Amino acid sequence: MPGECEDPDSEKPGAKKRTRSAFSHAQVHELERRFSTQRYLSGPERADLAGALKLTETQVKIWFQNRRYKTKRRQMATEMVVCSSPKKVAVKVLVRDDQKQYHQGIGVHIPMTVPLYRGYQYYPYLHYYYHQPWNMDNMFCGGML
Amino acid sequence: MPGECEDPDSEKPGAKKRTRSAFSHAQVHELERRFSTQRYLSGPERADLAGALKLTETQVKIWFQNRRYKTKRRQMATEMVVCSSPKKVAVKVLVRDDQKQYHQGIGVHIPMTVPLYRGYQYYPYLHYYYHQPWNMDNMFCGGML
DNA sequence: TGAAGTGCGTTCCTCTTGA
DNA sequence: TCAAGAGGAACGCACTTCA
Repeated sequence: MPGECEDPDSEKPGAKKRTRSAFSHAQVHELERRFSTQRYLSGPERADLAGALKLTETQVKIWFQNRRYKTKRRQMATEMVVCSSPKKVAVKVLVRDDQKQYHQGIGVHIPMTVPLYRGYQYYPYLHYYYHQPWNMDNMFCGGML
Repeated sequence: MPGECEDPDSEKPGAKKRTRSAFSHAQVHELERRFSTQRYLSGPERADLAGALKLTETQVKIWFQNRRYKTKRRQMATEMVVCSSPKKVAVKVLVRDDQKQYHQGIGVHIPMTVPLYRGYQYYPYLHYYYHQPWNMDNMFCGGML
């Protein structure tokens, strides 16, 4: 599927000018599909997706970052509208309705749309560290012999 | 239980000299107990623990950081010994045995002792973000009215 | 001895830019 | 329009320091 979508410049040492590099329809489609399920990717997940889409991990990371921000901004806008119209309505009710709406609209465990209503919005996500343990380059304990 | 363990200097503006501030036995005990269960704390967990022990969140964070490092260093030492004695034994076997040994010694799901044998050692942990959504200080949608 | 300091790497969020 | 740049915060690991 993502066969003919090549972007020549993607962090290779040969690239200089920093072109815009719009992603192909197929790439964006897959990214969107994934985003609808997960708002954050772990290291390995990101690597897999990047490999599958022929994008660099950084590109995937940034795409998700921008996507999150876009969603948030868009939501902020609607919030503004919602909040400005029914003045004087109890805030608590508003919040409840909204949250329910979103929750059933998206998924179950993932708080797709963060509350945004004050109160901490925490995004639990998995992090993966790729640190080499020490400068084990010579210490090893495996690999040779 | 952690009643009489007070440390006067813990990031309060009054503290100047930066004293050593050794933690009380009770505090260390609780920290150890927690560490035996979790190697990483999320934001809220850290806050709770810090509050319970009358330590700052930074102190708890650093304690866990140092504790992880200590464990790792200690393990490195034993690894060295283990690896140096049965020379010529297949590496794969060594690794397997070692991991099993540690796993049953500590817990189940948490890879208490990281492989350390090349190959990524990844620490999945929960992160929590406390960012205020925008400068919502005035935008709100709740709290007043 | 061990809490804290230092330095570097990486992700995240937020806002801006320019192709 | 949107990928990428840039600034700043927060953590993690790897050492080191010194009370």
